[in-house]
Amino acid sequence: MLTPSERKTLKFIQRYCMEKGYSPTLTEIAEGIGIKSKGVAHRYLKTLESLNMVSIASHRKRGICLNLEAYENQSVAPIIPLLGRIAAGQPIEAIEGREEINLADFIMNPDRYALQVTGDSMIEAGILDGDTVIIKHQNIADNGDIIVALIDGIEATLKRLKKLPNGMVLLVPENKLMEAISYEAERIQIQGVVVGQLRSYQ
Amino acid sequence: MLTPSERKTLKFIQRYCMEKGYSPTLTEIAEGIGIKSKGVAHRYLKTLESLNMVSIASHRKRGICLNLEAYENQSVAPIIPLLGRIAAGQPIEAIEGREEINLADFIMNPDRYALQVTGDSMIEAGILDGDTVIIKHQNIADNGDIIVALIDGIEATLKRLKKLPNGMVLLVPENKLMEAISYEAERIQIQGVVVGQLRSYQ
DNA sequence: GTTGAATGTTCTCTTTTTGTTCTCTATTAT
DNA sequence: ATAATAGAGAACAAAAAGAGAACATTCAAC
Repeated sequence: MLTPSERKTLKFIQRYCMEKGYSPTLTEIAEGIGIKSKGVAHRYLKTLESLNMVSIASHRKRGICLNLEAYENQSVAPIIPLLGRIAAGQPIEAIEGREEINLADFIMNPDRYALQVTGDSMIEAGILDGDTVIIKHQNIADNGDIIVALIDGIEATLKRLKKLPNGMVLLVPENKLMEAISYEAERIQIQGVVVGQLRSYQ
Repeated sequence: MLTPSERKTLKFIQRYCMEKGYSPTLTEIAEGIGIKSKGVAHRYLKTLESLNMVSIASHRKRGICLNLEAYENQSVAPIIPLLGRIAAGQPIEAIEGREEINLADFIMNPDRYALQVTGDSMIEAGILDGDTVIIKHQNIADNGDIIVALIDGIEATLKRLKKLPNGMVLLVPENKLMEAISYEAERIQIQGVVVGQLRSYQ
C-alpha cells in the first residue's frame, strides 16, 4: 500500500512522462510534489521501485521508467489524470484546480444504472448509437432533462422532456429527421434522468 | 453481527477507498462517521478485524485493507449495473452476457489521460464542447482515428486523421462549418488517440 | 581525454502525523 | 443492576515526511 507521498510521486512521474515524453529528475520530482529535498524524492522512488511500480536505470539521468503492469493492480479508484483543455489552434492549456477525473462521482450513488443506447434519436445531443448513458433513477424531471420515459407502461424511450402548459408533455428527439410527439401526462412515466454519457472507441 | 457504528465504519472505509484509492486514517474515519475520538474509531476497526472484515497492517499508516467478503457486499470496484438496451419504441431489452460496466476497463491504463474539449470541431462525431475525451498516448495512428495532433510543435488540435497517398495528412473536423486542412506529414506530430469519451450532465 | 555542472545516491537529523492503548463517562436495553 | 454500546480524550510509540549535507556518477562542452 502506497503512502500518500509515494502515490503523489507516482502520479507526478506519470503526468510528467505523458506531457514531456521523458522522465523527470529528482529535483524536478521534489519540486513537483512540493518538497525541497531531492534525497526524499529519491527515497520515495526507491520504495516505488521495490514495489515494482517503476524501474530505475542506476545512476542514469532521467532513468525512470513506469512499469505498466504493476500499475493496474494498484490503484482501485477510477481516477485518470486530467492533463488540460484542448481547443483547436492552441497548445493544451492546463486547468487550474482539477488535476484528475474521478469516475466514482459518476457511479458512487446506488440509484445509478447504465443503459446502452440503440438508434439515432438523440444524435444531435451527442448521444450516438451504441453509446452508454448513466441514468439516475427518479420519477420526476425538470424541463429540458433527457429522460428515460415509459409510454403507456410499455414502450421505453430516451428523449428530452418538455412540459407543455396544457398538461401535456412533449418528448423531443434530438434529430431533425424525427418529430416530437406530445402525450397526456398520465401516459408518460419517468423512469430516470440521464446524468452521464460515455463512449468507447476501442 | 455488526453494531450500527461498526457498519457505518465499514461503509465509510469502503467509500473512502473507492473514491481515493487508499485507506483513511483513524482521524479521517472518526470524522467520517461523525465522532471526535480516533481511539473509538480504532476500537471499531479492531472489531472489524476480529470479524475478518478488514486486515490491518500494524502501525502502518493508512494500512487498512478490505477483505473479500466485504468487497462482495458492496462493490468497491468502479462497477455500474448495465440494465439493458434502450431503443425508441420498445421496452428496455436485456443484453445477454454483460450485466455491468466496469469503468476500470475504460480508463485504468497508465498511458491514458483525459482532456477537456473546447469548441465544436468534432460535434458531428458526438464530441461536444465541454466533453472529456480519454486519450491513449501513442505516436502513430490509423486512418480514421480521432487524434490529438500537434501542428508545427505548437498548436494542439483534436481531429480525425486521414492519410493521403501523396505523403500529406489531412486533419478532418467533424463539423460541416469547418474545412479539413492538409499538411506535410513532417509538420504533424501525433500525441495520442481518442479511446473514449464521457460527458456529465450534472 | 579532461573538466565541471548537473544529477543520482546515501546518510543523519528533526518534525509532524498517525496508530495504539488507556481510562473515564454516558446512554440504552434487558 | 448489569452488560453492551457509544463516545471523549490523554499519553505514548512508531511511521512517515522532510531538510540538507556529503559524496558518486554522468554527460556534454572543451
